[in-house]
This record gives sequence, C-alpha cells and structure tokens, in this order.
Amino acid sequence: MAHCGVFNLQKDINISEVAKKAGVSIATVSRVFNNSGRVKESTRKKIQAIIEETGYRPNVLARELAEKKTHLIGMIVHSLTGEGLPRAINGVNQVLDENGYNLLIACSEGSFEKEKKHFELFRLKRVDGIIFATRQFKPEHAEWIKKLPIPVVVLLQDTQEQEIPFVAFDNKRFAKEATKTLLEQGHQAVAYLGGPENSVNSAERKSGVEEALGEIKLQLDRELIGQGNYLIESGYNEMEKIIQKGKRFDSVIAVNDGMAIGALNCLQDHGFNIPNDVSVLGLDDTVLTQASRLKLSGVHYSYTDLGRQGADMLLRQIGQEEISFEKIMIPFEVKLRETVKHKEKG
Amino acid sequence: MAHCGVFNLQKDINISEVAKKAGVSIATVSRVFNNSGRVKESTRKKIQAIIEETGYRPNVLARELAEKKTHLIGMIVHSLTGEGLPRAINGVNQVLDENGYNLLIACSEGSFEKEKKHFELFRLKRVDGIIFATRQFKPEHAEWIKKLPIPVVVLLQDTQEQEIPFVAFDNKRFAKEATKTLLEQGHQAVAYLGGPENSVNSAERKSGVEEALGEIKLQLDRELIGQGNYLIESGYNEMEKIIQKGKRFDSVIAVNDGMAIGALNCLQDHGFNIPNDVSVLGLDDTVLTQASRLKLSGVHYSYTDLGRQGADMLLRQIGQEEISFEKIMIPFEVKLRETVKHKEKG
DNA sequence: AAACAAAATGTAAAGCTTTACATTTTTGAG
DNA sequence: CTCAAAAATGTAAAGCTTTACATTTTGTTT
Repeated sequence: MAHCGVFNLQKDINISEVAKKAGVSIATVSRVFNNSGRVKESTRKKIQAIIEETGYRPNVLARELAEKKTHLIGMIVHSLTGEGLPRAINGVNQVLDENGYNLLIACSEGSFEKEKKHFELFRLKRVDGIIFATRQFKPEHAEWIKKLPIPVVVLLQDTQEQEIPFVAFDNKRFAKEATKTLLEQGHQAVAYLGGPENSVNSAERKSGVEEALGEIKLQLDRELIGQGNYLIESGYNEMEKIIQKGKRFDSVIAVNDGMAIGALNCLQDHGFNIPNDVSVLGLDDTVLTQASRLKLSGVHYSYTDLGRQGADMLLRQIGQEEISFEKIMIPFEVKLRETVKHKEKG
Repeated sequence: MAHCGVFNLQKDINISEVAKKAGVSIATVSRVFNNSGRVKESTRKKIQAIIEETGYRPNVLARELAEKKTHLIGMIVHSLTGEGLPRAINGVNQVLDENGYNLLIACSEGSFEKEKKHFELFRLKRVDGIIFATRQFKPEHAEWIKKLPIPVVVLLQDTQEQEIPFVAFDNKRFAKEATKTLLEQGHQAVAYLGGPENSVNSAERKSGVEEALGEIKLQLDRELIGQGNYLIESGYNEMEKIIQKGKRFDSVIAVNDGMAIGALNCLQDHGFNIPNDVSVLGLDDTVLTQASRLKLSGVHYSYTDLGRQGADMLLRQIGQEEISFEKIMIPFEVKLRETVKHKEKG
C-alpha cells in the first residue's frame, strides 16, 4: 500500500519545504497544487512526486485567509429534534458535500437572542453563506440579513422581502388542497385540531382549511375546533373535548401527524369506526402515519427537498455580484390512506 | 440605539487600523481585546472605545492560523434522519455551544469511503477534535484515529482499544434487563424480532435477550425468531410469518420500536388481545411508543445524553498532553407500559 | 538622585497561502 | 544568429493575528 494520504502526516509540512525539496519557488508549487497558471510538464511531475512523497496538504486556514473564502456554510435551525429539520439539514448537507462546502450547525432553540448570536458568530467565522430556518421571520431578521455581506437563504418562511430569497412549504395551499380532497369524498362536517395560537405555520394551515370550506359555502364550526401543541397527547385531549360537546362531525383534520394520531386513538377509544364514521387526516406525513393500525392520511412534502433547494439557491447566490431574489415553494402531494373514507368505496 | 455589533461592519477593519487610531501598536490592541498581558487602564479604555466605535472584530481566520486552534469540532454520523442521531447531534451541539466551540457536520451514509473522506477533510480543516458515530467500528478506523494528532471520541460503539475513548449504550445489558423484567412478569415463550444480520448493535441486543433467558434455563425458540430491517412494515411481516407457524408464544421482544409497532399491529389484526394474550416490548423508546392506542413498552436511553457526554469527553481530551482512555456507558431504564401484562394485575 | 524592579508598550517573526507583477528562459520567425 | 513573443518561474506583498522578546516608561527604594 502506498501512502495513506493525510493520515500519514507526522508533522505538518508546508509549501516552502516542498518548494525547497523540489528546488523551485513556492509560487510554482502553489500553481501545481491548484492547477492554475502554466507549469512545464517536467517541473509539474517533479513537484507532484514530492507532494505525493511528503503527503503535503496546504494549510486550509492560510489558504482561506488568502482567498477570503472559507467554503463554510452556516445553518441555523430552531430545533435538532423532530423529523423535519434533521431531514432539511440532510438535504443541505448533501448539496454542500457535492459542491465542496462544509456545514456548520447552530441551534437556536427558538430563541431570538440565540439566533442573533449565531448570525454574529457565523459572520465572524467568515462563512460564505447562511441558511436560516426559523419559526417566524421578523423585521429584525431582515435588517440583520441586509447588513450582511454574504448571501442568506431563509427556509420555511416567506420573508416578504424582495431582497431575501427563501424556500418554503406553501402551508395554506396544501392545507386547502387536502381539505378540498377530503370534501370531494363527501365530507361536510369538519372538525379541526390546530397548533399553538402564535404559530405562523399553524395559522396558515388553518386558513387554508377555511378557504377550502368557504369555496363550497361551508365554514369551520367553532364547536369543532381544538387548539393543541402538536403532540400526540394534545391531539387526544383536544379530540376528547370535542367529542364531549356531542356535536356531530364526519371528519377530522389535524395540523400535524402527531395530533392526528392522538385524535385517531381517542376516536377509536370512543368506539368510532374509522373511516366509516369519521375520516381523519393530518396535514403532515411523518413516520407516525405508518405507526397506527390504520395508515393515516396526510400531505406529503419533503424536508430533504427543502434543504436541497435551499442549499442550491444559496450556492447560486454565492459568487454572484448582486443578490437576486428567488422564491421556491416545495411541491406537495395529498395522500389518502386508510383513515379517509373514499367516495367510490363508500 | 447604539452600535449593533458585528452587523454594522461595512468594510472589515483590521487590528492595525485600530492601533493607528489609538496611537498604539497592534500588540497592545491585541492585549486589550484578548485581555492578556498588562495594559495601563487609560490605554485600555481608549482602545476599547475605538473598538466599540469601529465595531472591530479580529479576523478569526488569521487568529486561528496564529493560534493553531480553530474551535471547530467535526462530527461524523452515519445518518441524519431517524430519531436518535439528531438528538445526539443536539447534545453535542449544546455542550460545544456552552464552551465556545462550533460544530461541523458530516454524514457518511454508512459508507466506509465517505467516513475516510470526512476524516481527511476534518484533518485538513484543522478541527480541534472529532466525534465519530458509526454503525461498526473497524480496525481501519482505529488506525486512522491513532495517526491523527487530535483527539477523537467514538459514539455508539465499543472501540475495544485502550487508546480510543468512547461513549455508548450497553445494548447487551439493557436487552438483558428488559428481558428479565419481562420474564419476571411470568412470561416464558418469547418471540424475538431482530434486525439485519450484519448489525453489531442488533446482535448485541439479541445476545442480551438470550442471556436473560439462559439464566432461567430457557432459550429462544428458532421458530419464534424473525429477522427484519428495523422498519414498521418489516415488524409486521416478520410477526405474520411467526404467527403462521402456529407455535405458541406469550410475548414478543423487538430489537427496536418500529418493528415492535409493526408486530403489535399485526397481532391486533389477528385478534390477539394485548397484553393479555401476548405482551409486546421494543428495545427502544422513540416517539412511536406513544403513537399506538396501547402505549408500547420499551427501554429508555437518551441520545441527547450520549451526545453531551461524548462532547464533554472530547473537550476534556482537548488540550491534554496525552490522550487518556475513558469509556462511558449511558444508563437506561426499562419502561413497562400498556403492552406488557403485569403480574400484579394479571 | 541613582539604581533597580516592575509595568507598559513596541518590534518583528511566525503562522502559510495566493497572486500580481517582475524576471528569466525558451521557442520560433526572420 | 538575433529579436520578439510566449512560456516558465521567481519575488514579494497581502491577507491578519498572536506572542516572544526587546525596549521604554514609571515607580520605588536607598
């Protein structure tokens, strides 16, 4: 076996030592290593041999200092748990990896202060670009971003700014589509389980549901609305409350899978037959849809795609003179599975 | 509002400009900024005022070059999806953040080649340390790591090397404990659903189950063993196969939650009463345990903890002369929930 | 006031590369 | 064989800090 690349470096060798061994100047070595400028074939071979032999690798720090480019991308996410964001990170990471960039991760835990801290940190670390996934995009965020001399791409939120590009899910639209699909199956009395009041995404989804109902002159009955916190348990509890009211409904739409699963369990515990008595749909498509005995219906949208597109967009912006505005909405697909009663089968 | 820190930097200001403005040398500015060496109070104030005014921040790259320290930790994981590793990343990230380090993420997708590539990359990027989470720790890994001039901590696997510290779950032990707990409830005919044949962790868990059975002179019946791939569907299918064989069993242990949930669904579809006819337990404790109508029993162990302890350990090693060997096993807890029949209730 | 210690500050090197520009060498045409 | 142009290579600056060591200033003691 020949030399094992970088692992063989006992002590760091630098460019001038290579140059000395080859009897040339450091500029020539640099040219050979970076394949830039002209070098006579014989010289190139000689230098390459020495690079091979010594296992020389340029000091990345010095290089970055000289080039003013770190090939580092910073990504700020509000959470590292849950199913979505890790997938988004994965997507980002894939694209960066394919393009020779590295990913620096920071987690804000939803704290505005931490977001700021991480923006500053990334700025100091001289990252080449930032991907910012937040639960709520505020005017202050826009201010910071506009001051930054590097491109930023926002994930998950519409920035409402012509200067700040983003990639997001069209919450309202897919909630509307999913609801329409449900209504087309003949449902009329829809119960809705939403997320926390202050959640932008949750509000968007609700308004999508309402819009779909509105188009056929229906509306959400106040008595059939629950408000929870995305968790399975909360779905169960909110469903319980609605059932207790005794008002009739033929379908339940939940803002996410967790609450939908909770609702499903609750309905079954009350003896409802799913989907014949009640259809259930979550505006989501996580692993939970597969966990229940009846496969849960939902809306599929890919976080991996979100991440990939975001990273693509960022890389496009990097190196560009002007930061150009782009917005991308990730496509979605309504998935009717065993928890929704189909007309044709009805 | 005063100056908004780093965001205000229109153009980068460097230390010599600050020095010039203050009428001192760059060494003094450096001393003030880093709070090192002695500086007269009046000089310090003057310089601080100018730093404040100009928003000067040292160029991190130059600093790192001079200090030979990047405050960067590289983490290699085999997957970014799933519930465990993102939590581990989260734990690592928390500790690093608390200690002024940054996290560089790389995903190997289980490929040996990619692992190598990322080790090399991290080496070149001059990270201060590496956290390596792998599915299988091979002799080659040990070779690389021993050649590296920076500390490495391995996650999830016993390195079997006195020189390479690790943090892991004691798969065999918790599988054994969980099984013993189950047996103590009076079960005797245990069916086992395992993971892929080549999985180290899966094998460890199986041997833990066998050991527990062995202690009371029982053993796994070959007819009651399934081999799947961790997914819900695979749990369902493997359970189905076993049921078809018609052999009696009073409990099912699955290598993970996914397969346990699949098995649970399958059993219920066949009309078994859980837990009266059959108890079900997964050697895991993910969100899936909450998803089914009957809360799934399992073993809880914290990936966040794993990550935190790993990062702690790494930071301890950094800066130390000799790399010292440490091994940590994360504690676990058996969780009996609704899918296991309890003796006292029996 | 001298002498010395302690404190404050400055100088310059080391950390290592890339690259614009300068210089030398080679090649080919006349 | 000469000269110009092209090719190859070298020099030195720029990128910016930290820090060991040198120097200057200040303060104290005798």
